[in-house]
Amino acid sequence: MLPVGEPKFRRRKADRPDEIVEAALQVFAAKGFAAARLDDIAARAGVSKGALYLYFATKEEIFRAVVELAIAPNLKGVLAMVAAHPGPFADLVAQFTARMAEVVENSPVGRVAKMVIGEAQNFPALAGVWHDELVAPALGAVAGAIAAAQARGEVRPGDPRAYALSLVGPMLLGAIWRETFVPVGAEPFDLSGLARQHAQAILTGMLTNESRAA
Amino acid sequence: MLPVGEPKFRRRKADRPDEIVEAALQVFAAKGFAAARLDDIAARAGVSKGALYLYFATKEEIFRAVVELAIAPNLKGVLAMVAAHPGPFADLVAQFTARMAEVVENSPVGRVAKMVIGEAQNFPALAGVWHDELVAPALGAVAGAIAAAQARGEVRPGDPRAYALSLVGPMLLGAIWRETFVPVGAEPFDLSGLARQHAQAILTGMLTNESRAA
Amino acid sequence: MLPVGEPKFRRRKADRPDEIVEAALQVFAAKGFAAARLDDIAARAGVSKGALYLYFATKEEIFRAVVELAIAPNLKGVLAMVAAHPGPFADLVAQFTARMAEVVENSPVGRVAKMVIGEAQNFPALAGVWHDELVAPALGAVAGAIAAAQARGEVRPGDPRAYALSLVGPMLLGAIWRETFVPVGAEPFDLSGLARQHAQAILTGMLTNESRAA
Amino acid sequence: MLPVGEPKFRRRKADRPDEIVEAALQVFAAKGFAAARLDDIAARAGVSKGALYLYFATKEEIFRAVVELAIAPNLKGVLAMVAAHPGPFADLVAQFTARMAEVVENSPVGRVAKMVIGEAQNFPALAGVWHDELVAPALGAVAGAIAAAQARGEVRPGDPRAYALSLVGPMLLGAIWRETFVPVGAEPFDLSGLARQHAQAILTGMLTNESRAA
DNA sequence: TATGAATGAGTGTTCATTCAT
DNA sequence: AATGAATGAACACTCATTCAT
Repeated sequence: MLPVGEPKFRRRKADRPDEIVEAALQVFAAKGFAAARLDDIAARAGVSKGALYLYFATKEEIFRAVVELAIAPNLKGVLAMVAAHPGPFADLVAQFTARMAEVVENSPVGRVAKMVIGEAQNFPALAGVWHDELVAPALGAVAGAIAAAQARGEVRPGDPRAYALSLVGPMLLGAIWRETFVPVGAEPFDLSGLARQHAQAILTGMLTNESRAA
Repeated sequence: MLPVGEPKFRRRKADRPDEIVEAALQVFAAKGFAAARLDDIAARAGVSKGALYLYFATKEEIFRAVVELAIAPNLKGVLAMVAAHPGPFADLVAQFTARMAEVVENSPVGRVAKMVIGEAQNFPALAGVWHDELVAPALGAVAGAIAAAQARGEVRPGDPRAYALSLVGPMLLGAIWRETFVPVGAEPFDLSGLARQHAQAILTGMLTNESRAA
Repeated sequence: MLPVGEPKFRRRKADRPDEIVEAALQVFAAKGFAAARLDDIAARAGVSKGALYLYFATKEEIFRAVVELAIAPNLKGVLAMVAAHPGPFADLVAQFTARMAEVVENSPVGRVAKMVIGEAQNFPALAGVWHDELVAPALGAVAGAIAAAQARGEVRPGDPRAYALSLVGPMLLGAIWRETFVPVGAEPFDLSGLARQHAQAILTGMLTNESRAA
Repeated sequence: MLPVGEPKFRRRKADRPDEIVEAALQVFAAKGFAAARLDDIAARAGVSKGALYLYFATKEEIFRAVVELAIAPNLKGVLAMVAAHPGPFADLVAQFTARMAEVVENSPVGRVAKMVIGEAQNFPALAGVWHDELVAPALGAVAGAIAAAQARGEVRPGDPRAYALSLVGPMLLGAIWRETFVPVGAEPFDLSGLARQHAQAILTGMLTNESRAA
């Protein structure tokens, strides 16, 4: 009952960066990098504009932190799952696509991905981070699992990276669709249903006759 | 004493808007909407900055014209092909994916698409145009062809729109990959090869046993 | 009688840079480089802040233009006088000091010099310009004339550059005095009188007995 | 459980202001007033930025303290020497110029002087302090000694203040030269040599024929 | 039709100063 | 006495848009 009114200074250094990055995620996702105003980020984080510079040197650094925030917790787990999976390949694909649809549906990855794509020219460093830390490892892991399945005779011959794109492309496009076109009136996709249907179709085409029979 | 013989080959004024849009396409594609400067567009079009406003009311109008320019000639033809195709479905898919890979590889559609995605929040009108005039008709046409093939018993049951996404997703993702990650060192995809391999795989999964046997 | 009221655009490109530099001279002299605000310069020049950037790329460029403005017309003439002087040395000194006092008294050289001195650390480039284009040539010319007079037996042995400083030091210090201390209540110096008295005293000390007798 | 043995050699709090002023001298001399950052001063003094405000109300107050620090110990002694000197005038001048060259060479007076000159407009109070406490007394003392020598028939008639400027000008200009132009590549002066040569020349011009003969 | 000088609102960044601890 | 997180006003520079010519 004592502390009345908002104290002017909150003194919570440890929490601030996360609060700022969280606020920045909202603003960047809503406006894109260039159109996002530091004033807005500060206001949404409940700090002054100057306070931003206690934790980040430039606007671009804040963006980078947002990207890293979106990367780290969301997809590392999926990768581990893929890497560790023993087989058969059909099971992996079913689990993987379902998990991917879930992540896309419930995390800001889609919004951040859109930002990275949109700002790639002006901030190649960000595209680089996103590629090196997320996209390339993810694609590599999936391609690796495919190659292993090919070696086991489960999957037909063909470029494993291209197969990986065949596998994940529709879900990612669904995520972009949701962020880009649904707000202007497009009919949304049911990402989980899409994932299921696509997994079944693409699997049938990828598996060898023998493993398909199994 | 009067200025004599001044214009040698004065450009037709009727050409100006197209020249401007063409220049704007380059600049927007290189920088994105917000970072593109009207000065650059004017310089590249060989006109003064003020002249831009004789033909377009705002920067956004120029962007809109660019989007429309990129849409019209490039994809309308593909749509016509799809709409008119009699069957069998397998042939259509082979033709369609090959043509799509070609368009993506040789036209600025990929770059413009990236811009639209990136600026969708700030300029929903543009995402709307892109959706209404390109994406929705295209997806509809493909879904329609799929539905027809399902009716003919060529394609398995399932949501035709989702199947359409399964069909085009990997190629579009390949286009985004090229524009976004290849410049920062990612390994490029061979879009034509990807189209072929994907078409074969997804077709196998989509076709009914009967039609597959055929 | 027709043009009533101030037109919004004046369209006098040729005159603008000079007007801006003139205004900048006032403001820089009054505040120093760092404390001068571009708004003030623009307002005093009767243009918008943006217009400044049509003619100068940065604040520092404006400063540089001011420095060059103050250098060029004021002291080049003095140098020519010194370089061309045939002798005797005593006559040269009398003319030179008088002219120098006059320039210091009636031109902004003093104020600009003070700025250059004050900002030398932060903008070494400016000190460099001032040194290379004004101070070093001037000192060199005077030292050269002294060396020539020594060769003719008119002036006693000794370092010509140091003699040059002996010659000009008091007048320059008088200029600094006027700009720095007179505004806070210091008693001013009569620069012309100072020049005369100093010239006589230092000349006596510099001349050889023979030439002094002459 | 209480904090034990925390301070080893905690600095006496009484020393703090001096440490701050000493640090400020370095920073102000290196950057000038406006460009000096309180952060830098605090860091160099080994205290927090907030601690500065325990001892000084504003940045300007710190500057004032620096000026006073630089004034007091360095030139008061010279003045005393001048005031107390019995004569002959030639001896006084020799001693005085030598001592002045030494002070200028080995103390921060030159740098602080440059700051005062550069910031005089923005902080007239400082120019006032510098004038009232240093420059005016010094000039007065020298002028007084000259007047006394004139009364004794040692020095020719003429304005004693102007003679004083003739005496000290070159050395002060040498100090400014060192701080301003040597860092940008100018050839330095040997201040002691300059002082000797100048003293001899100006003395010859100032002394009466009788005293010169002596 | 065309120019391009001019505008002025907008924004990232800095930094002296304050204050809860 | 001392800290250092936080503030907020200030300012250089940009650029879409206007308009006299």
